[in-house]
Amino acid sequence: MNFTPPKGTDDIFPPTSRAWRRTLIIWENLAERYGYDLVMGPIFESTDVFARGVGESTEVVQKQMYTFEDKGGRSLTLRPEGTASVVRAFLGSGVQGEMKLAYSGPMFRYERPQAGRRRQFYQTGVEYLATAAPDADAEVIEIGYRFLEELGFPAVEVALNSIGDAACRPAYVEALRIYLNEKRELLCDESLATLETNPLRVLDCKVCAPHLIDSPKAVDYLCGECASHFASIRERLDGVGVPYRLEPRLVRGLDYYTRTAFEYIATGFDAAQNAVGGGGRYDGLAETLGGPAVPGVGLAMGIDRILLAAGQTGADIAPLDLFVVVASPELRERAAGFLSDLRRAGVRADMTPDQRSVKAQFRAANRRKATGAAIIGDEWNSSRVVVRNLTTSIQELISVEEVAEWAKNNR
RNA sequence: GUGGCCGUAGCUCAGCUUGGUUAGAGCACCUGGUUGUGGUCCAGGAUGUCGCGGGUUCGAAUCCCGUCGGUCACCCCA
Repeated sequence: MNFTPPKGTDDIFPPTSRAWRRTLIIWENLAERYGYDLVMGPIFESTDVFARGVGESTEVVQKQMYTFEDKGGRSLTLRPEGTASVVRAFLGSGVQGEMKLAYSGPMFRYERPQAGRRRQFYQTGVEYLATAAPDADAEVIEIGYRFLEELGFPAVEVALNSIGDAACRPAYVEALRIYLNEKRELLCDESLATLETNPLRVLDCKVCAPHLIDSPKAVDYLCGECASHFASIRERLDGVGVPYRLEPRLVRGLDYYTRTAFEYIATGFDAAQNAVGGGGRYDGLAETLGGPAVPGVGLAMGIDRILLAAGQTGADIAPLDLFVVVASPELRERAAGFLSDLRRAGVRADMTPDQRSVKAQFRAANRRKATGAAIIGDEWNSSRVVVRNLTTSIQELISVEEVAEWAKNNR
């Protein structure tokens, strides 16, 4: 084999793909129950959508975009995140009033791969658009938490912060700049550089963090409106029973965030990339994209990281309830009809594509991780079938009509 | 973009330090033991450009240089 997947991309193959399928089904179901309609858009956009939406100064735009020119000379970019495109689509739709949208799909960033960081990675997310109400923030934070909960995710922390808005953030940034300047000799070279361009992000630096524990907190500089918005979110989260931890140093790397910022941290996961989801409010994004002032709040969950952190291989998820074993060639046609009946009755069933020895068919059943087998043999003439529980090896003779029910109970 | 580690059978790896007969193991796969019973057990079977290129040497999986790929971390984020 000469071809391997491009650097930083993965073939998601059985049995691992079983956990993916299960995870995405849980996601779709959850989003629907919370009232989020599906939105699907292009996987590439005009480069400007991201350059302006995400922010020219961000790492993502400066170094990580897959940008190319098409045959018409247009500059296009594989989407590095979902929010900017969804907001672009919303603005283009002409919809008035609030809207709740859910999306799901691959994103692309050109980076050096490592555990939990790929060049193509998969995000599911929601955007609650055209509302500035704090309940929307709380609901979005809740849905991410419930998602992890329904997946049986082992240990997760919700980190929450408010970074203010255009009215109050400048005063905070100024206070932070003064503080950081006083600590200049403690900062690493890179932080000294980012101090000039974006002081907020110095707080992200792992090297400098120990020296910055007494840094000014954004929450102490919030204006009245931002402060009450933040308080309402916390109240609502308490009300619905979503635990969170206030994290004054939480700053996100995309420029469009205002007020609310949050992340889901997988605790006890020993890889460096343990943020399995994140999001925030972006009240200025729509205007940045040339539209009217449309507030919004959203989140993105990193499916690759969630499955990595959960340690799921999918090996324990049985893909088949019943394997149909055909004892002799004459019965094959009857068996095929029987198989079709079972499948239409909701049983996950299969058989080998051609006639083989019974032994080989059982081996196939075992390889396919079927939990049960049904033997189509002489008993068929009296409308009976031998069913075998492949876990316990107990088998019994039951009537044809009972097989579908038996198979479902045998899962 | 910077740095550490690793490339040997389909998979996981041993062998490399101290170069030398046919390069090994486990798992997986195939056949049989069981002419209607898998998974377990027993017997047998197939499997390799030792990542690639060059160098040193009588001789290289083993030493040296280069290169490509993977992986982890920094950075940033999902």
